[in-house]
Amino acid sequence: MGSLIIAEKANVALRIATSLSEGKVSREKVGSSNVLRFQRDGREYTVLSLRGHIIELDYPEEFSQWKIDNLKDLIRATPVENVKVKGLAYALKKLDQENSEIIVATDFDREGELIGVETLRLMGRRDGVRRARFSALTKYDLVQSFGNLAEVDYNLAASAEARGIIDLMWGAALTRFFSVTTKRLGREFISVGRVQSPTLTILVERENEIRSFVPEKYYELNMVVNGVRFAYEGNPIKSREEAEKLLERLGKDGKVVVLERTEKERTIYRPIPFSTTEFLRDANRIGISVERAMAIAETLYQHGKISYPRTDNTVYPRTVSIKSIIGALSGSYLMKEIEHLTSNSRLIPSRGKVETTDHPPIYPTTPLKKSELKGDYFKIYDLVARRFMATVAENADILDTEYVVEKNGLRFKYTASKALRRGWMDYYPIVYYQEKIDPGFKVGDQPNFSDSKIDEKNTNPPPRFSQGSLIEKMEKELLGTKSTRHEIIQKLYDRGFIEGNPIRVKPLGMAMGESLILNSEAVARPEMTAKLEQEMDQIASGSKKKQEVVEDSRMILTTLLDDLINKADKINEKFYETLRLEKVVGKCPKCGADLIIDYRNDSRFIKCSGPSNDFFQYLPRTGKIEVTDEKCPVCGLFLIKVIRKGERPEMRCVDSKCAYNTSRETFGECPSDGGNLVLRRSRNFTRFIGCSNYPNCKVTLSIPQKADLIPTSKKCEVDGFPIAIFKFGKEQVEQCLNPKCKSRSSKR
DNA sequence: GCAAGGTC
Repeated sequence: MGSLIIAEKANVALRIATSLSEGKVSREKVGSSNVLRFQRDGREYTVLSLRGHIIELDYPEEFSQWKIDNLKDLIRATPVENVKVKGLAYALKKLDQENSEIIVATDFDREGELIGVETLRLMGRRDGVRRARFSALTKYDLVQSFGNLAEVDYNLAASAEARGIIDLMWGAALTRFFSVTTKRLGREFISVGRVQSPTLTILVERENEIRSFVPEKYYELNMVVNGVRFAYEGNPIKSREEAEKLLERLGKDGKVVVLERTEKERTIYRPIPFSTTEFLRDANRIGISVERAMAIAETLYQHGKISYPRTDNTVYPRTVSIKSIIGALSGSYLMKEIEHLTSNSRLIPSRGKVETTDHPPIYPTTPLKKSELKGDYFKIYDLVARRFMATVAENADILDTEYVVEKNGLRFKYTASKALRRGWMDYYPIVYYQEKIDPGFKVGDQPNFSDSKIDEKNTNPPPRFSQGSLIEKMEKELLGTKSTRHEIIQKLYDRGFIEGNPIRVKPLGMAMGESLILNSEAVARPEMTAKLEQEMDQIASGSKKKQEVVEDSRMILTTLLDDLINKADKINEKFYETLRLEKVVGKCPKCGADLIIDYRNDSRFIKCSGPSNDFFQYLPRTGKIEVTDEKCPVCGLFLIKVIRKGERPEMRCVDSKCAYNTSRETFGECPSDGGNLVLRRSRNFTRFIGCSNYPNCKVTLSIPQKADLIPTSKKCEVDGFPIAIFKFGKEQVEQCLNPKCKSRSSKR
C-alpha cells in the first residue's frame, strides 16, 4: 500500500513527482484522470493532478423555477454539491483503496485547502490523511515539505466553503429577484454578485461624476523663445480680461532676460516584477483586452514560454535565477538588447511591495526566435520578456533644467529635460518619458520671444476607467482575485452592462447600478467583501463556526429580501424609468420630446417617446449609432454617425430615404432594365450593388468590402454599367462597377 | 438561465 498525493494542477503534480522520485516517473490514466507514479525510500507514490475545484454548488431541482415566492426558501436551502468532472468519483474511490496514506498537496491557500477537503470528502476519507505545505515548487522546498507533513486544516477549508455558500446565496437570490421583478428572464437576465456588483457601481459612479462635471474655463499665457514654449508663472489665469491685460503688458514680441537656470536630477524608477494585475494593466496599455491577454498568457504558460500567469507576487524568489534567464534570452530575438543590458546593468532585480511565496512574478521561461510567435501572442511574450529585462536594468536618471525668463515684470518658465542614463527605458515597450530640448541659455542672455498668446482651456472631468485601471482599482478594493478579476470585467460586458475601452456604462448598466445603490446598498459596495474576509479569518482561526457565519449572512439577506419584495413595484418602475432616460439620444424635431433608440426583432429604429409619437426612422442594422447636433443639408433633419469596426465613421441623415444618403448610394441606371443600381447589404452584412427592381431584376455586382464607392454620372462604353470611383485609403481608381467588365480586366 | 473561486 502506497501514498496518494493530491495536486491542484498538472504542473505541480509533475514537479512533485520529479523532485521526490529516486528513479523513473511513469504516467498513467485512472479513469479519465492523469496520475504519475514513482518510488521513494522503497515506497510507492501516486500523484493525482486535479484541475482546480472539483465540486460546484447549486440549488436543488425544486428551485429551478425563478420566482419571488420561493426566494426565502431558496436561501434557507442547502446547496447540492455536484462533481464537476465526470468519472472523477470513480477514480478517487479506486485510488483510495490502493493507498494507505493520502497526502493533500494542493496550493497552500484557502481555496487550495478546500479543494483538498472536497477530494477527501468525495473519497469518504478522514484517516491516514496528511498535508504537504510548500510555497515554492523547487526540489528543496518540496523535499522539505514532504519530510515535514502537517495536518489538513479543516477550519481553513470551512472558511472557503462559507465563502462559496454565501456567494451563491446572495448571487442567486438577488439575480432572481431583480430579473423576475423587471421581467428580464431567459437570456436577458440581469446578474448580481458580491464582486461584479460593486465593480459595476464603481463604473456607474464614475459615469455620474463625468456627467455632472461642469467644465470651468481658464486661461494660459504662453510665449515661444528659441523654439520652446515658456509658460507664465501665474498660470492658470481665471478670467479672459486678466489674461488680456497681462498679454498687453507683455507685448507681441521683443526681448526677454534669462533670470535663472537651475539643474535638478531625478530618477524614474524601473518597474516592479509582473504580478497578474501589473501584467494585465500594461497588456491593456498596448491594446490587448484583459480577457484576451489572460487567455494568451495561459497558452504561453501551457507551452512553457512564460511562468505561471496567476500571481500576486512582485518579488522574484531566490530560486528564480536572473543569470540563467538572461543567459537564455541572449540566444533569442532579444540578443542585442540583452548584450546592451548585461554591459550596462548590475542585474539586481527590482522589488514590489507585495511578496507572496506561492508563485514567482511572471517571467519568460524559454527564449524565442522572432518567427515562433505571431500577432498578439508575440506582443504578450515580448511584453513579459521586456518587463523582465526592465526589472533587472538600472533606474533612469533624468536631468531637468529649469529656465526662468522675465519681461516687463512677468516671469515665464520652461523645463528642458534629458536622460543622463536611459536604463530600463531602453528595453520596455511602453513610453513613460520624453526628452525636452534645451535652448541652452545662460543667465543674463537676452533672447527674442514671439508668438505670445492666450490659450483658452477647460478643466476636465475625471477619466473613464480602462480595463487595466479597473483591474487595478479592483485589486485596491480587494474585489476578486488575480484569477477572476478579468473574468468579472468580461461578465459585465457579456451582460450588456458596459461597452468599449475606456469603459462606458450602457443604459442597462446604469439602470441596474442605480437600482442597486438605491435598494441594495449592501451588495453595491466593496464592504461586503471586506466583511466576508474578516469572517473567513475568524472561521480559519476557529473563533467562529462556518454555520454561524452563513446563518448570520442568511439573516441579513432575508431582511434585505423582505424590504426588496415590499418595494418591488417601485423598483421595477424606477428601473425602466432609468433605462428609458438612459436611452435618450436627442430631442424630437417635431414635438421636442425625448428621442430614443429601440430594437425589435432584427430591426433598429429611432423614435419619439413623447405622447404624440410622431417621429420614427429605421436605423442601419450594423454599427454603433451616435446622434449628432449637425443638421442635414438636404432635408433639415439631423445627421447620425455610424461607427463600424474597421471602417471610417459614416455620417448619414437620420431619414434613410433622404437624398443625402441615397445620392451616395445610387450609382446610375441598370443596363438590364433601367432600374437604379444601389448599394445594399446582404444578410451577413457584406456590401454589394443590386438593382432597385429586385426581385424582378436580379442584377448584382460584388464590390471590394474595403473600398469607399463614390458615384459618377459616367457610363462605361464597353458594357453600359455606371462608372464609380473606388477609394482604397489614399489610392483611388475610376472604373466600371461591373467586376467582369473587359474594360477592367485590362488593368492590373 | 443564478455567484465566485479554482484551472484548461
